[in-house]
Amino acid sequence: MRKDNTKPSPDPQSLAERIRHEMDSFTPSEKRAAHLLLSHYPFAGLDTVAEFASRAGISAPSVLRFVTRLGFSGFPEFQKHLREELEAQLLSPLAKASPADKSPGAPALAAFAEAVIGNLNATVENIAPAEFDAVVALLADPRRPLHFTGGRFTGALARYAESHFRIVRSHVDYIEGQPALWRDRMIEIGRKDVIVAFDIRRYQEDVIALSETAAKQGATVVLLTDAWLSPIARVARHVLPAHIAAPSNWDSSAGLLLLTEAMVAAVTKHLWETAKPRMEAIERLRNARA
Amino acid sequence: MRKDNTKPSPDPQSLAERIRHEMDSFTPSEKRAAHLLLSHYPFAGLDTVAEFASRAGISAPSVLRFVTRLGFSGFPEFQKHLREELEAQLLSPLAKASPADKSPGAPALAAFAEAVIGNLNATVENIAPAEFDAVVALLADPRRPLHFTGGRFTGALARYAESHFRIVRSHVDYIEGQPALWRDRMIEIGRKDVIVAFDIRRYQEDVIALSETAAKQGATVVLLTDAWLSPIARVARHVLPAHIAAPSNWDSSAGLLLLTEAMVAAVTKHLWETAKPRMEAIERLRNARA
DNA sequence: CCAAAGCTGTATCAGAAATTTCAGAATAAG
DNA sequence: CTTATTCTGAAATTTCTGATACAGCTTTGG
Repeated sequence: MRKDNTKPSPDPQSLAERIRHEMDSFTPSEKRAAHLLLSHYPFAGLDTVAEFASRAGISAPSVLRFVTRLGFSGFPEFQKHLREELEAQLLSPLAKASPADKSPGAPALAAFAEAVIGNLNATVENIAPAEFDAVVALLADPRRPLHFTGGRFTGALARYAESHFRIVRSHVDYIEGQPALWRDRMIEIGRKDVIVAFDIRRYQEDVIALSETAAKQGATVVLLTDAWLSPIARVARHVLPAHIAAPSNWDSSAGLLLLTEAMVAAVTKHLWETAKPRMEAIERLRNARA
Repeated sequence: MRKDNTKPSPDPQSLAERIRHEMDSFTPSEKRAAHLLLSHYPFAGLDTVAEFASRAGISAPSVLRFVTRLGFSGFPEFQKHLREELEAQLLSPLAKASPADKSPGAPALAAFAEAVIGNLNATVENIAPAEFDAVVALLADPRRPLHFTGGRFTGALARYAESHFRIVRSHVDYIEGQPALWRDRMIEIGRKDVIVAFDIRRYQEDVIALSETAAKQGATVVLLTDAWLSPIARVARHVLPAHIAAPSNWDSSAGLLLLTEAMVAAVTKHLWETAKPRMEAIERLRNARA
């Protein structure tokens, strides 16, 4: 009772679902292949044909017939599909759905905190001390103007950094990510300037463009990013990666904030001789205004 | 608390982290390979050598040299490692709750992180679960417009919150702290509106004024503040205090960020039915632009 | 500015992997 | 019980991938 594979099947759904759906129409050995694949989906399919066949307890040709039956032209194409499906699911925040699981309220907060703390530990452990020190020394050099920038979400962190550094030293500003807003300012950027860019995954084109342009002008680029590294890393002189995984559809920026605050603290200490009178003066100005 | 800094850490960590550590010692083409791999980790490594080389803009032999340099006997072994790592990571998303044993060389950063982590724990312990839940329910009510605001430094956090909530639901905005900028908008604020104010010590006059005015108009005020409580607490319906002490001249906002992110996560989950299509639509718009 | 060392790509090869062939085994029908 | 049909796996075949040798190029050090 072989069915002709009339279904062109535009196939927005997962391959796994389709296999489950068509399970009835499979031959015995095809079923063994299907069960193996579904039981370790999709990793079982990423091995070689021989390995897959052996683990399923069938022969290689049966595996080939199986993937052909699913509509693929060959095993490599089948594997490619699995990889792409996996990548899409892993990268898209939408796919991290995780519907109904956790109990509400405080446990959620506590679980979230636990994950964030894990991130902070991992972040600290993976920062090269020399790299951190070098960045601090760079940011503490009063002759080098500092420019902070960031993306959709990380822009807020860049602002946070800027608002602190602004108190401690001079020549500090924030650059909006949109190219129209910074294009003409680039003429001012040169060897002595330092760009501090915040960029995490879903890396943002305009921030990348800004950093690359600045680097081309000779500026020193410092990058705060996630553990997978923004493309900006290619042009960055210093890279500080943070762990950002969280039990949520969103990533956590706590690691980036930690690094930012630690930098602020270290630079403040470093520049204390000049920072102290400066901070006092700012204080006086604020009070005078009120 | 035993620390063992003698070992260069055989291989408990992710390959990605090791690559990042050794990045400096790579040759130019090895760096291109490394960057490609890290930017699409680990999927870029699951293709064939030729594909990988082409995407990295280098030759196949360079890729081979790269994986050899990482300590693998060949490309297949390298791929096998990636698959196993991926599978392990996918099966236990939060398996990385590693206990803290601090890195040897960065005492400043490590000490800072320790203090921040202490703050986070203290923050979580001192939040009344019911209060957190109530805030989440409030922020997840689509009929209630949300307005975020904050002070000199906390303004960045308010922006961070706003940029996330804006994705998840509608009627979300950010209000600048300066009275001149919000005075006339207050006419619009009424019983149904929710003000989420960020304010920590050196409590800022204009944020206080804004919150009091809004409260007088009948708006519901949610306050994120430090453990000593901003004066806004007097008019706030809900107060979420965070610990902010840090070994620095500055306070740490990590606790506030934690609360913010936890709120975003909880509200996203709460509104998932409507948030999902909304996020997908936003995604489409963003892609369309490019 | 020159020489040595190191890096990188082209061309090539060996080997492994996927695929096809075909004969035998299992199954179902008559 | 026989026969037709389908299914399956061993072995042969083909394709393609990963690996290597070598020569040109770039960078580094004197």
